Amino acid sequence: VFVASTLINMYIKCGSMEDAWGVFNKMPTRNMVSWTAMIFGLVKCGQGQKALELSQHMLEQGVEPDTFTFVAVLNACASLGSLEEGRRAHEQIRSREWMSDIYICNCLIDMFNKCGSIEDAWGVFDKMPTRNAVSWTTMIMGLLKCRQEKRALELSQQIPWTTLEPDAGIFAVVLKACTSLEALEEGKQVHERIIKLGFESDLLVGSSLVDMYAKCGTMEDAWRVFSKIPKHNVIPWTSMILGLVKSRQGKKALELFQHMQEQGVEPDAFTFVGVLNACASQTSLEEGRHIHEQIIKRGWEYEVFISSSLVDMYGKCGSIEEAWRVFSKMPTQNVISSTAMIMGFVKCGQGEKALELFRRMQLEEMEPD
RNA sequence: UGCUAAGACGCAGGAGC
Repeated sequence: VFVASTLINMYIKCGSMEDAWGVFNKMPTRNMVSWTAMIFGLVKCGQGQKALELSQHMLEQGVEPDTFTFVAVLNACASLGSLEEGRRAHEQIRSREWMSDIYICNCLIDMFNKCGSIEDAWGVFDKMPTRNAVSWTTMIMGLLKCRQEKRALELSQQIPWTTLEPDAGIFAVVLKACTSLEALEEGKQVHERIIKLGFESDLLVGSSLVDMYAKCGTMEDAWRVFSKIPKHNVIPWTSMILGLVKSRQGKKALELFQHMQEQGVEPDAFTFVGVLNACASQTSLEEGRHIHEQIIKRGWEYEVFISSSLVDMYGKCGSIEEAWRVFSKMPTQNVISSTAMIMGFVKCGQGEKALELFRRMQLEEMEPD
């Protein structure tokens, strides 16, 4: 049983659910670990419903679940966004008196967040006898996701730093809370703590700091942290590029993009959106076309965010024909791309076409905002 | 009483006005 359970786990980690099933089905006896491993596997490959069914099946077979099993079940509920299933699992957990388990509580908070019930999440968080870094991170993240930024920042300020073992994740989310309100002062205090605890050059924490400073418009601070991150990936580069655009330094943003590529860092879709913003802000049509070519080369022309940015860029650079060429070929147009297109028409004095597109938008039941 | 097999939670960058 131990060997088979390990095999199941290995197949799941390698992404082969079929092989895992093969082993599971051939097992003469299965224990809680083998069932739990399978439930996790189903959740990981997006089969939340099947995962719940399997856990039901497990109970029917008289196999007693443990806390690991319920972590898997809660993950399944979260992936389905099913508050009803989640509450049912919560009930079972209470009746088994597992509410003192920190993993269980953390998963409950995360599940309730993902099922859209921040108050259920709060109910769990508030009653926890002890909380760790994950508990705080998960709760603050939940508040941020449902746009309660102020509450998130207030909660961040209640973190018991002296008794908590911090990790990169908690710093990342606290900085995100500061960023969401452009609370630079609070952010700088967190930064001091980060330096004191030696997390500044951590990729995750450093990137969060760069992004915070970039969004708050203090590019000197962003630079300072950026240069201290030893192994940059594309994320902090993108934050820097967007920060420069936001601070009206589009030219520098384009230079930085150039520099990034010279360093052998591959841009991704996020980066291109930033770079297109830079071109738009500079109205540099030539540069924009050049970027467009690079996007085509990668086959990303019709990713929603990219197409909208292309439409916006061409519109702002006054090349309405090229804007239209991209817009008309978009697989799915939305309010944002349509608005960008309308603005383009307006900018070049084609008000009639703008109105025509507006009418067509409504015919296609696109809700204007 | 202790040790001994297998499965566990959260976290960084993006489009129009």
